[in-house]
Amino acid sequence: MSTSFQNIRGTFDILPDAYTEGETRIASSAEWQAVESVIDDVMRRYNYEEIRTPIFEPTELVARGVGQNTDIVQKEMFAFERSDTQYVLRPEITAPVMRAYLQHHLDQRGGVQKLFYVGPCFRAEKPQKGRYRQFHQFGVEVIGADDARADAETIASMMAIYDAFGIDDTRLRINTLGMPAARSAYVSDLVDYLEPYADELSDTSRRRLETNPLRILDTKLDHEQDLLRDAPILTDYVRDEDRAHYEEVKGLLDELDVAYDEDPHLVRGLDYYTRTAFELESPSLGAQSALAGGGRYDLLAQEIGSDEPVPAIGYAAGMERLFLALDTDRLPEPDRPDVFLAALGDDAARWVFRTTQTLRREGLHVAFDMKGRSLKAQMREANRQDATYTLIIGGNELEAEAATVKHMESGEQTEVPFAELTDYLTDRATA
RNA sequence: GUGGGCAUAGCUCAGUUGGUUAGAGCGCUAGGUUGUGGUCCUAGAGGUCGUGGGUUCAAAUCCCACUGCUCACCCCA
Repeated sequence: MSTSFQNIRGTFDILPDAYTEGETRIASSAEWQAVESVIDDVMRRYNYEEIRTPIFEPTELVARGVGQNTDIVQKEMFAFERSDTQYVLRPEITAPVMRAYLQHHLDQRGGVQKLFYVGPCFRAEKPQKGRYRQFHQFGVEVIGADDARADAETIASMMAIYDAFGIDDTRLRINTLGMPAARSAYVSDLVDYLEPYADELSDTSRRRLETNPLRILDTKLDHEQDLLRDAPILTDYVRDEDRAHYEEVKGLLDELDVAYDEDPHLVRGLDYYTRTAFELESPSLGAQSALAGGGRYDLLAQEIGSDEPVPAIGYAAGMERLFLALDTDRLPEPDRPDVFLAALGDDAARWVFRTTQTLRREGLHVAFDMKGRSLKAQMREANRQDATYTLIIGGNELEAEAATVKHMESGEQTEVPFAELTDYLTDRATA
């Protein structure tokens, strides 16, 4: 069996069993479910409610939300046109959530809206380890609060997810980016500072001097880090009130026992971020070391058409990167059949087929063979599926109206009258 | 977009200086048990050796091109 088709570059299939793709293990569908259910549980404890938005949006929303001059908008959008309207597969979920918040007047529900999401995003980057063209993000958006407690709780909830998976070799970095005015004043001073050293900068850093000076702060080259030691510091340009807010956030994180490193060089890639910014990284991920990142985006609502400011903070995290950092042995075992029904002969096969339905209506996980195979093959199948019990039904059992019930692990067999079968199995299966 | 690496069975991989019918382990199917799985034994199915071209009496093996995958740069989750 084969086909000339294959999944599109940078995407992957999630199969019943895990498999490897390059250096990456693609988790099984059961593992994805298990991970999502842990995420759900943490979100519930932190009192977030789920929101689901479409996977495509008007290009304009993304361009305005994420920022016209970001890499995402300039070269990574999966865009298409239909009936003179421009669409994109969403590259992130914050702008869509804010769009939904404004569109449906969620502020009218009262209080602060604490939302979370899990779903696919699309970016036309060249794939590599931990980076896909269709990838999955989960995240939260807290909309309608500028209180520092919103910042601290958001960060704490993010850490709680990784705690729940026992991922502790991480580093949380935080910073404040201030408002755009502070940032642009800072950027121009930073460029002024660095330009005399242009000759000492790497090619990419010299290019960034034009395109994205803030990113130079992120450099991994030691001699560039040395250069930056005496560079102006963003925090010095930030308004007093923003700095005070930042101080408050740090104090609250301390109160919640959330450990962090202050990093005045931390910047974020999307335009909508203001004030608090943070990023969680893990050394176990390879080149794509960011597990999650987020921050405040108090200007986004107005950017996409709100007539009044809406303070908000959130983060986005990569599911694929979570899996890279994860020890899958810690995930719960997948569900297996309570009972496998094996049949000998046509009459028995008919009885088995009918009985699957009765047992399933009682809530049992029931498997059987539909290829008319030998009893031996059916037993093998029951074993492979790791069924707890196997029923053996042949002429003898039909005549006696009692099933042979085999407990697979112990190998013990007993006769159970058809009339008592449901009780017998439900008692033991749910135990 | 720019570089490096890789491409042989469903999976993981052998395959000698180019040489006859391309192999192993695992997995799959079946038999060893006229009605019994896991261990064991036996057998079987499954490959146009990524594609196209070239060199040669002869190519999985050498050369070229292409495609795909992968890792890294860039960027980000």
